Amino acid sequence: MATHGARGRSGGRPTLEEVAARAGVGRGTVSRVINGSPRVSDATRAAVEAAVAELGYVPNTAARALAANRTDAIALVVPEPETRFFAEPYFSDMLKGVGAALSDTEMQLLLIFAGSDRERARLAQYLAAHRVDGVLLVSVHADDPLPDLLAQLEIPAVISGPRSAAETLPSVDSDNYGGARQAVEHLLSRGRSRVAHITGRLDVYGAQRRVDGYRDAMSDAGLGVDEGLIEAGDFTEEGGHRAMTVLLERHPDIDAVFAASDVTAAGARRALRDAGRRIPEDVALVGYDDSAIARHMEPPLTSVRQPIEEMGRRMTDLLLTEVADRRPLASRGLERRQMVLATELVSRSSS
Amino acid sequence: MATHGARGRSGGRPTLEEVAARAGVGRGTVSRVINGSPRVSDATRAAVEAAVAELGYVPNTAARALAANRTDAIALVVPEPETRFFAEPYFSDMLKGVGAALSDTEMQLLLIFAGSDRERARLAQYLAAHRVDGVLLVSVHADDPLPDLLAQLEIPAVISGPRSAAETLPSVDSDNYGGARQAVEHLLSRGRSRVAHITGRLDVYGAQRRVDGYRDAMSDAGLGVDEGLIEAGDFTEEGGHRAMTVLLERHPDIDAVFAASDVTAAGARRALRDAGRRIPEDVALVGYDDSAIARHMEPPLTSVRQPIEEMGRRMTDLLLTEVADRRPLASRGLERRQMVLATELVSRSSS
DNA sequence: ATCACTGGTGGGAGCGCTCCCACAGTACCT
DNA sequence: AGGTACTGTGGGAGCGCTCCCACCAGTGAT
Repeated sequence: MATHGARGRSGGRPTLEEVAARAGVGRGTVSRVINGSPRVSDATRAAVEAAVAELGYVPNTAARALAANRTDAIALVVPEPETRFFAEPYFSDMLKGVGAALSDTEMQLLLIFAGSDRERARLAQYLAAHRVDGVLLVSVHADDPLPDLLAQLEIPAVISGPRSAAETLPSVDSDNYGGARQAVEHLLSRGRSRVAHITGRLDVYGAQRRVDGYRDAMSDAGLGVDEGLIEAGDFTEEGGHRAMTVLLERHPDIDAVFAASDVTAAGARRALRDAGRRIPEDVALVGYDDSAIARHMEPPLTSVRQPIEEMGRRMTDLLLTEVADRRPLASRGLERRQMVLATELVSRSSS
Repeated sequence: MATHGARGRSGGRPTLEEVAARAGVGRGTVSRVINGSPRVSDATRAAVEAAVAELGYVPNTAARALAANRTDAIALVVPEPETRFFAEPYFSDMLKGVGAALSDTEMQLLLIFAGSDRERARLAQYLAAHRVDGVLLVSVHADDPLPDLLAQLEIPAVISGPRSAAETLPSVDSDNYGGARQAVEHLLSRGRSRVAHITGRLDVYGAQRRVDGYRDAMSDAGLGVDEGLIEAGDFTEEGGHRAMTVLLERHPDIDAVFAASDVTAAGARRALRDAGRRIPEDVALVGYDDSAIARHMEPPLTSVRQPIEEMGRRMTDLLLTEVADRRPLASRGLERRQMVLATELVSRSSS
């Protein structure tokens, strides 16, 4: 029963057929047992399991993938260069959540970076080859073609952070609107009233929602919305510094700032210091993300925490469901396939 | 020509057979073309390539893996929890190098964490299923059973940092011995003579080699080796602090310290400050790794830089070679399958 | 007794490739 | 002319699974 030719088999991993022979059953039965089908008698199942153990049988993934037309793998696609991925705790937390959701599954996780054009081309090729059953998409910009590609290939996908209010993909997001409100209301409750907002990149939907939250919190408090108190940032420290400088020039009497990210807040802090303003005595500062930066800032920064790990877990659960019922997502009603998780304000001495 | 049953084919990815029909050639010929075999006439090749393009053909990886008994994937196995992986720039640099080496290859990289027992069990299963053609092993401890498992499964592997002088696996390492010598010689050239050393975890071979380098540099300089100037650390900040405290007690006249890692140096720095010693006036300090910590320390830390990205690239090249000639590694002479890369001293104001 | 059913089971066919053998054609010797 | 040695090509067999159809008891209703 030699294999044909001199193919590089190293000594012989047992096959399902050999397990069947050993257990004295048919191939189909072994397949049923290893796939956990209920339509197998207890005695047979025990016999098969014994044979599996004796032979040290491990199913051949390639054969299974070929026959069943699935890969038992999903990809976490990060449309950023590795560098940013590692720099931000966001991704590490996300990964932890994804790992947790996958841990009692057969599913394998692939981590794919698509920061450069070259990497994106590889990714497209990879997806076209259907080497994954589903895709987890994080931090996707509004004009990214990736979701469309996925839809066209009919590969299930879940996105973290909808691209717009009209997002068609299933998504898991934190409550950017609510988080922003929490931040502003916190500042108001501390007796501040001239509260400025430095936004994130406004082509990111979540950044828009934070602006909305800021606006509504201000007007609900009867303070009205002074557009001059809003200045666009871009999630970077440099942007934060620049925006804060502009704001101080325009409104020297600002007594509080809500920044759309901790990094932005760090930039704002520098500008405030440059201008001789004390934190929090003269100006209170609140950031967003509750990252390591927030904890290590001088003074420690009040910040809005997003449940990132939880988001990773939820996204994964959602994706696994989609993969399991294997229908292209868009074709279904979006019922409750879009979830929003609550944020939490972590109060420190900057406010 | 319908597929049998109602298997979830979504509309029909073209198969190699269809490409063959379209190009008016046989299956074998198409296979030769897409695998870059030279034994195809130019005219035929052109015809096949045209058909591939028209049909948008992408080879089915599962079928290929099954027939050819390979997976076109290698794994980077990190025997640490995700947290440490992300905390240390080491891994991110390594990943960059690996990615670069893989970038003009069909090979896919999998990132696998094996920090917990549970994850290790999954990994073992994964490897047993032969889902990768080769494995890149980083930061493996001396008693790790993983390399043996790999050998037993006959899966090619390359290790970063040999486990001992008798390492049997192909490896790529930086010159720990030479790096340590550089550090110590640098301190001596600055006029220091009471140079202490805080070691790393001594069950890590590289840490041992650094001690060797320290010893030889001291004795070659005619200073002899005072064992009292050597104190064991464990690569952590806490360990560095503790060791430094001990050293200061034992030898209050120390005028320089070579720490086995930047993190260790950070701990040592704290202990020195606690004891009222100024850096570098009273005590000069040199670390190892040239991490972000070194650049941001107060004062900036002189450190030994390892070419991590380069190591990643070399490891990958080595592994690809091993995979390509597909013979189990141990069975071959280890010729020059173990390489050592030079380090570089980055001088800053701490020394 | 006959006729449904039901839970269990065996095994053929097929997934889309790669490998290799066979063979046609051409070229260059004897 | 016949041999030998290529290059280029077609297609059978097989990789190890899953799927599904056929079938074989039993069981209970008729």
